[in-house]
Amino acid sequence: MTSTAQRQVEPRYDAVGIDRKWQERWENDGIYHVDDADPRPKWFEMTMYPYPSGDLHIGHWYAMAPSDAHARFRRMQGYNVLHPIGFDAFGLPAENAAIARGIHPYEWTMSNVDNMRRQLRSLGAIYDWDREVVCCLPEYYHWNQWFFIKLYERGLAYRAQAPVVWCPSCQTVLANEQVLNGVCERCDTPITRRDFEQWFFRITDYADELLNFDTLEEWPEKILTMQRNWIGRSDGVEIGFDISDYSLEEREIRTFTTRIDTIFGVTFLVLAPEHPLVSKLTADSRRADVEAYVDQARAASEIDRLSTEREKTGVFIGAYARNRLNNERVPIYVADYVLTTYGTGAVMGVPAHDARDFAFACKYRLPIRTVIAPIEWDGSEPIDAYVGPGFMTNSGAYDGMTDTEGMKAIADEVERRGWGHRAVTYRLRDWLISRQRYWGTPIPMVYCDHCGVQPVPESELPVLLPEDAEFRPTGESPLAINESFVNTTCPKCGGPGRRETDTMDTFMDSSWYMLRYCTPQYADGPYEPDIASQWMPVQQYTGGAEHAVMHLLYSRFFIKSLRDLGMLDIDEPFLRLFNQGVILGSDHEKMSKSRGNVVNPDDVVGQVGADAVRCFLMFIGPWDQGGPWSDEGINGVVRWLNRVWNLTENDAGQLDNHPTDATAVRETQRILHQTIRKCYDELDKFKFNTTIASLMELVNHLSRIWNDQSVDSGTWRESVEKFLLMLAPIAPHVAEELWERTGHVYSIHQQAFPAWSDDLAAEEEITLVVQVNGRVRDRIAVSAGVDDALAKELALSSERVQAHVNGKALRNVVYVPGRLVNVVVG
RNA sequence: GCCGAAGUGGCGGAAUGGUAGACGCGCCGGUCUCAAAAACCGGUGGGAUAAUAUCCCGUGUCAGUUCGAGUCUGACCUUCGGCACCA
Repeated sequence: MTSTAQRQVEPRYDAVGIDRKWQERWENDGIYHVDDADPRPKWFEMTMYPYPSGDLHIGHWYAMAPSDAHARFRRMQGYNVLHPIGFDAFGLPAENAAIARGIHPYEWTMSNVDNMRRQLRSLGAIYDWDREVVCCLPEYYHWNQWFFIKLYERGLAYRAQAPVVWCPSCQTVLANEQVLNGVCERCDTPITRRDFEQWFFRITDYADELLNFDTLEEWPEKILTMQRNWIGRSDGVEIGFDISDYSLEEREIRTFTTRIDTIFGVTFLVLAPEHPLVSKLTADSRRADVEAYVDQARAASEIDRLSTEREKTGVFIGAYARNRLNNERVPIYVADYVLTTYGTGAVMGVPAHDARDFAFACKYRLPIRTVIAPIEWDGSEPIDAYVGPGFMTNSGAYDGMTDTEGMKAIADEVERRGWGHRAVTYRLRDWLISRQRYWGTPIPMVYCDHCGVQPVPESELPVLLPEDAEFRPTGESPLAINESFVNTTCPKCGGPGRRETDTMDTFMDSSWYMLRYCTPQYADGPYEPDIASQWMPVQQYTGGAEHAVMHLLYSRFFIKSLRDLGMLDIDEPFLRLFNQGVILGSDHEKMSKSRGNVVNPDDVVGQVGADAVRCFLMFIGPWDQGGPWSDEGINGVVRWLNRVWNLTENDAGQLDNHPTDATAVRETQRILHQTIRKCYDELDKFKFNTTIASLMELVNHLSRIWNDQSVDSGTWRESVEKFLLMLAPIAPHVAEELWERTGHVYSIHQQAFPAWSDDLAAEEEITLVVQVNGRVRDRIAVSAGVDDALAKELALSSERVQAHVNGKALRNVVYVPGRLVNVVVG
């Protein structure tokens, strides 16, 4: 908690009053109202919308204040800026509150939204509240349903029985991404599996396009890597192993491998426990063991099954398959290290060249045959799987080829003989969108005994969430026990029908909310196409890196689907992405109630005003690195804003009673223009900390010249005016107040950012650093235009340099123009 | 285990291969005050030294490239983030 004992510096102005005064005036005057018809170039900058948890955390401020400063900077650069805000208002916490405290999710959510609106206003951001989006309202989720039907009609939404991840504590199905190390991301309960009929979006159809980041302008490389890994494209070969001896319908076991060059090293095959051939191939003598193993594998909790530490287990099923390349008969095992959901659910075991197969072969004493010889291999027994490059051996006609050559040659032969084909698999799965919950968008589908699954007609949308619902922590959606919701008529035959009772994943909402911001009140569709295409795509998106994969990948997929539905003509939703870091407690630990290191922004803002908090958050360090809050540190910016206030209160006319020092005027001009240039550059790159540092340097300089009374009033007024303009994006209230007090016309936020002149910013004199053997020995003030010969001459004639040269032989003299001379002796 | 990022004063952090420590916090000294706080002025990496003269050491560790390395290269150590049987 923050205490006044630690924060001793108080604003010397009425910070809270000024915040309120200007927030009200800006709102009444509508100066942040965004006009679609404004002819200036557009700039669409968004920060990830918050979940309405009830209170605005300092972390929200850390995400939003700098992004507002950046958007304001763009505004002052002459752009028509759309920097909207909204609420990610569907989701589990509202429903948990309903279960725990008997408050309806709608009431809980909307009262939180009200409170957070008030808190967000205290930021003093340029949000246009007429564009607010709250996605739990029917005006919003109507279009989730509409999109769902469009995707369904195009075959991008489908229903399938699938083993899904289930959290026994949250009583809900989880997406793969919501599982961390086998436990529920939310409550840390070990997860289990269940089979459900679920709705999916066919994101895997877009896997390859999602791997193409070419049209993005500036995304962190880290995020691209995470998305690449998440999609996990593998190029390989699907190859069949012959089981025709068993007279089954299936003549072969299909396996997928990225190392077809190692096929002569196959000494066994492994099927996933869920593989349909397991029961068909199992020999009677092995059946009891195999069934016991499969049952145990099914029952094993996900936490065990996903652990890489766990010893590999499996059982022989008493059957063999034939490797067509060398006609060898290899035993077939069932083992749970093979996943049914990836590839073909069956793998060829090559222990010599795969770590997992190696471990398995060691345990079950299966032969290990080297087929890729390391470059300097002595023919000895391998002690571990060799996965590096080498020459093929024990591989018949392919012996002597490199692994790369062999890979191609064998794939060619496999395809020529029809034993298999080159194939691509992905780690990415289709997007499971169903949630067995109340507080989400109802999936607009109806089940009819005669007509099957039918979409609700567009004219009947939205399918409203019923207000009366009973919240019981069963496994089912509360919608399922709501008779008046469930019972409906079939849109096709008019007979009795039952509504789908699952609701949509909330990532559906965030997949297209940027489109809704363009025309938030539009009633004839999710967005007005002309206006949306004018704003889209979002040029700058900012938010936490925790959304690197799910939200950003889903949204990219969604926009591509809309494009393919002919509803948009862009490829990507967000052109530039910037991830801010995490704000920590003053103990350098993650903020948490249990640690007692949580900073409540309302308290701090109530003491020092919004601008001091904004400035301090930006001053802590680089925005993408996050950093610790500091109750002492904020003194620095409060003190600085006080000094700014003092400077503007000075009566400039007083300066004309003193003689003007031309050098001081010139220096002031130079520093002012250097500062403008620096701010321009650094605000653009989100380098708020160094922007503020250089503004502080300017203020320090202005304090000095005021004390000296060394410049004329014109120079002073110009410096103060331009300084205030640079302050405006980061400290909008104080800048506006001082703008008014210095006699300027309202509003500073409708002015242009100051321009600089390179000529005025140029240095006339520089400090020439003189080194001897790389060590600084002297500093000489010289004209900035000093030439090579003169610089070297001045350096060599320096007494201090001579003392170190000390008669030693001169080897070299290096001159770096405008910087230094290095005299090399020895 | 694999992938990625980062290690700089007491603290947060600055530094196009060219004066390491900008800016700020904290601390020390001074001015003002009966006193304190605030404010203002000055100082503040470590060491030797009477010295704000001068010199030496110093950006996780060890090598290397270079006239010159916090910055580039290689190996290692530590911390943080992501992925984790994906065949």
